[in-house]
Amino acid sequence: MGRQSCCYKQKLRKGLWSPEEDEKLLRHITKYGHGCWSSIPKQAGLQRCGKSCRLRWINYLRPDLKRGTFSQEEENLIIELHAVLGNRWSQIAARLPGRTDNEIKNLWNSCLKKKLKQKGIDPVTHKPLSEVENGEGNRSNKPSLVGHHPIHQYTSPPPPPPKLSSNWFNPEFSPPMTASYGPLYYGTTTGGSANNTTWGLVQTQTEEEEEEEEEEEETKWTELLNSPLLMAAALQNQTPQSYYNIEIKSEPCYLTNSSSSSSSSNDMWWPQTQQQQLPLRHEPLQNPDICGKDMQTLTAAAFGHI
DNA sequence: AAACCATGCAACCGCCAGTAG
DNA sequence: CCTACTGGCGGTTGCATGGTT
Repeated sequence: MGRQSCCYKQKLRKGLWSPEEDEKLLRHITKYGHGCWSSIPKQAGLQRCGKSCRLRWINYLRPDLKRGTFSQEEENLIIELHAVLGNRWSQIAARLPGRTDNEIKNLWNSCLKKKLKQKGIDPVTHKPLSEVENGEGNRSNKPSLVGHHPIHQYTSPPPPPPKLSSNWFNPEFSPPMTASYGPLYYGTTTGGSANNTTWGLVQTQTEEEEEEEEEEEETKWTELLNSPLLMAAALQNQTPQSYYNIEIKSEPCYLTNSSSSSSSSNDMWWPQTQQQQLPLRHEPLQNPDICGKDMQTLTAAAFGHI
């Protein structure tokens, strides 16, 4: 017998949230912060479980959510990050200000996976499908270097292969298959640092060298991945844009200084961990859809003038 | 106009790790 | 050390919507 859900025990409401519930939750968190999620429903007068409240807040009510469609730049970044982090949606989301893990996960499952497959790239390994299909046995004892593996296995952020460098999703573009660029194991040239890492093919190394480098690179990667600023800098030099040659839509207000006046009021209630993880915050609700507009009004009322 | 299908998205489920008692 | 509780995460489901037949 499986466990009953937390909602089952207490005959709690499930399913879509009504505007009234949203408002209750929003007002409560605005006023008191979220503190202990499990006690929020009671305090806010909601027939929901704490988990449900938390999810609703994180995925929908948070005033700093970006909403709207993903830009090409964001999509490429997600692909890049997925190649490094695998299905660690929350970690990926932490590097896309204003986007939730759920949103990114949905995008990946419904859209990006398909796009990659159309381009002949395996969405799991980020390698050409032909290589994945044919080459299973070739690297027998080595697990895939991409996705679902500890970060320390990666010596650098994953670039698209050189031959894929233009217009990743350009309908006219079709990637060359394996032969032209060989194995797509992401790596560095020796002596590379986070900032001057050269995307290239992995070099053959001895185990000792690998271990040493792993340690070194792990530190770099940890730093890089934990710092959106560093990541941004690294990406600016090395990233999808430069590789994919993608037209970047300008988003002038996308990143703001956390000390900006508009965000200062939010800092009062924003969970500290989130503040630390996302120093680069965007203005809330840049591109709200219609549904988002309602919430924008609500959140603006709730947060704009505390 | 109705039925069917595909897609996107919101929310739930179940597991896990951390922690307080 | 054990147990219960909580928050967080990734996988999955189910509904709403829009497009097609």
